[in-house]
Amino acid sequence: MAMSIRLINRNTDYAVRALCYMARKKEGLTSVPELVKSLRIPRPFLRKILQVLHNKELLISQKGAGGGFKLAREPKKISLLEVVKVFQGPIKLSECVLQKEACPNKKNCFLRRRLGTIEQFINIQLKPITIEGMIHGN
Amino acid sequence: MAMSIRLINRNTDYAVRALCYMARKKEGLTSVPELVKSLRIPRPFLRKILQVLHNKELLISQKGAGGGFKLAREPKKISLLEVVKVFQGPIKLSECVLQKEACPNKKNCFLRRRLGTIEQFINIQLKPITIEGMIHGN
DNA sequence: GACAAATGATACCATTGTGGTATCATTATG
DNA sequence: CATAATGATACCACAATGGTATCATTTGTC
Repeated sequence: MAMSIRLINRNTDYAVRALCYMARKKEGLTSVPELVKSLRIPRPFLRKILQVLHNKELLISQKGAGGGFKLAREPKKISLLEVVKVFQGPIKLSECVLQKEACPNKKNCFLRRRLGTIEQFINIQLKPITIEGMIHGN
Repeated sequence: MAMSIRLINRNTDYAVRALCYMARKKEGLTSVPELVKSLRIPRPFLRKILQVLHNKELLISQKGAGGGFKLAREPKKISLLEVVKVFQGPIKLSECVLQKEACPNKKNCFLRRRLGTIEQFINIQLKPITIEGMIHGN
């Protein structure tokens, strides 16, 4: 019945893998067919993901024969948090469930403060995780 | 486009409010009509929520005219975490996105460890929050 | 220049989770 | 027995997620 809460979805996961692949490669372009073969991600889905990464300026693309993608920045300058944000929006736990509607306790909501603390912690934990870090496992 | 991550959904939110209402009342049964008037939650939806709380043994119910619900335990022994679990399942961030499918890094996945830490933190933060605490704002 | 190989853009689709409604059965009180 | 309540359950609408398909555009190579 009830799903468990997830911080990383498929989009993000696939995106990170693709980014890691390119980071490991270090030089040159990586095409979709190459990624599909290595990462076993459904081709059209991967394409869409890479396009998003391109639009968000995490990847540089080259069209045409022999084209492909490469990282727009050094791997150590691409954070997991950034990728999460691209595909899942910012991590905002403390937003009241009732967004527009009036919350009884308004500002000094106890729970809200706790959620704020958690939110902060998550950001602190995720911030230092970069693509560089991930391919070296630290 | 991308939604932001939420730790508390409407079910949980409504449930907590209903529980708080009953906790404040201290004695006697609370009927759905009464709750509807006070909490402005859609009636049939609230009923469903209360039934779930009853099935999960957080509420005691009495059928028939003059019936209603009351807390099955003292407010200080009902934790927010428990309510969250009822409606949203356990907080398991570290479950790999690819559940059955093979994860490249398997056990010693760096990200997984971080998520585990976050998961632990969330649980620690939420655990001491009880209905009792919420109605007194601490 | 033609063709092939690649990305760009976009529209679509299926499944699932969330939020919500409706209905009928059952039980208890007066 | 009527009424007021919960129990159970089935249903529905919308949105997010995961995934597919198609056509346009660009670029390298022969």
